[in-house]
Amino acid sequence: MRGEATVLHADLDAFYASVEQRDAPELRGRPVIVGGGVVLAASYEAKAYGVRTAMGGRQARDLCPGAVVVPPRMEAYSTASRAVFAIFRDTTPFVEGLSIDEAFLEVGGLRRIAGTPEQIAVRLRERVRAEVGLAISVGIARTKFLAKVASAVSKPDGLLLVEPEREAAFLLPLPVERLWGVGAVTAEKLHRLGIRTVGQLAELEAVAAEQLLGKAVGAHLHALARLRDPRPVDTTRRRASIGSQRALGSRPRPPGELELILTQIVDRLARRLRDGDRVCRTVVLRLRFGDFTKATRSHSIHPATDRTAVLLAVARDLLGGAQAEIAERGITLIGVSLSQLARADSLQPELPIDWDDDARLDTVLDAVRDRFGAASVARAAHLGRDPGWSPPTLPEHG
DNA sequence: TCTGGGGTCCTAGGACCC
DNA sequence: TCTGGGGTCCTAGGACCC
Repeated sequence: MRGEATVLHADLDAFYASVEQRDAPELRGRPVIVGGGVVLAASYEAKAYGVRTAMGGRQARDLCPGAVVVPPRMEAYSTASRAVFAIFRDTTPFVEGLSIDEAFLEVGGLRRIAGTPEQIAVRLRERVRAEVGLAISVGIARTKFLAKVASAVSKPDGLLLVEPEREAAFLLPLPVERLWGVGAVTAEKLHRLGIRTVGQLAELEAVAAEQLLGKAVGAHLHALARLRDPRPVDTTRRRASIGSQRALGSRPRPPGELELILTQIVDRLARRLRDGDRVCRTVVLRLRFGDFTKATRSHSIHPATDRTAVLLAVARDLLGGAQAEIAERGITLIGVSLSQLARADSLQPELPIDWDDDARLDTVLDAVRDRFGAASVARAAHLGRDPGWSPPTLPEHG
């Protein structure tokens, strides 16, 4: 017994473009592109002309001159997403969100109350159509991976159940690019060995796949190709990082302007952090230079924080360290990620600091040195005397 | 063809501690 | 005193996904 097909993968079709067509009847049946400089989403009518997500706007308009190009309305997409996720959670308590427009649902054990997985999926699709006005495709299978492939194959507006005994016949003939985790680089490595289908990858020994693709990736993809995917639907997953970035075009930017953009980005992220009752341990500065090569600079802080001023000071430090390289090579993108997130209530008890009291300050700095080393003292002292900067709090010592 | 913005996971070397 | 192994954290880079 290999288990039953009780995992649903539900995935909204051409999500952003479908929301635009829902809200503007004159767009229905017409090719719609969401985004300007780059395609964020394309309706099926536009996809028929070869328009794809992440394609440059110019190329997309050349392929499909009749397309209506609309700017993104993130607020509308978020609202639609929340409504669809509410239906997911009304369907089963076991929901694992993957992104704004897709999720896994475990529906095993609901048979007596709600019917077979297929009946549940049919009702789910009807509800999303009726209550939110969007088409959603659903794949049903024994594992998450197979359910995801099934929903992709079923699109648009489809429903596909892969019975356990049909798994091999369904998966093995598909091109390796269908494997979740195979992108351009991995596909090319496999093609060089003449491996073009999932079945051909499955015929390889596991060690051969690991040698070719690296231990973790090789083992994982090889297992998927052999129909093994032990990952359960995980309802406890929480975001591990949040980030924001801005493309800058190619014209030169004075350092002051970069600092301003950095401040806006960090301010926005810190607010999101606090709204979600989270704190962060690591600040990552992302840069893309004039030649479009990328770099990251990161720094970890202790204790975790949600204070804008602290996060901004760290981000500015990182930017300062990269200033020479930026001046030399030019910069086309700046971004910040906050990672190593934790729940805010995991913060240790706090000790307020009076930065105007030098004796008190020195005591605190001694504590900082004991705990975190001299480099942290330098940073803390510098921050504490920076006008316009509000003090952080430190954990109680001992 | 000149390339957005939001994420996840893995690798690898070095520091540091036990 | 010397040597080694194991574990964890930090930093940087890269592949991949939607």
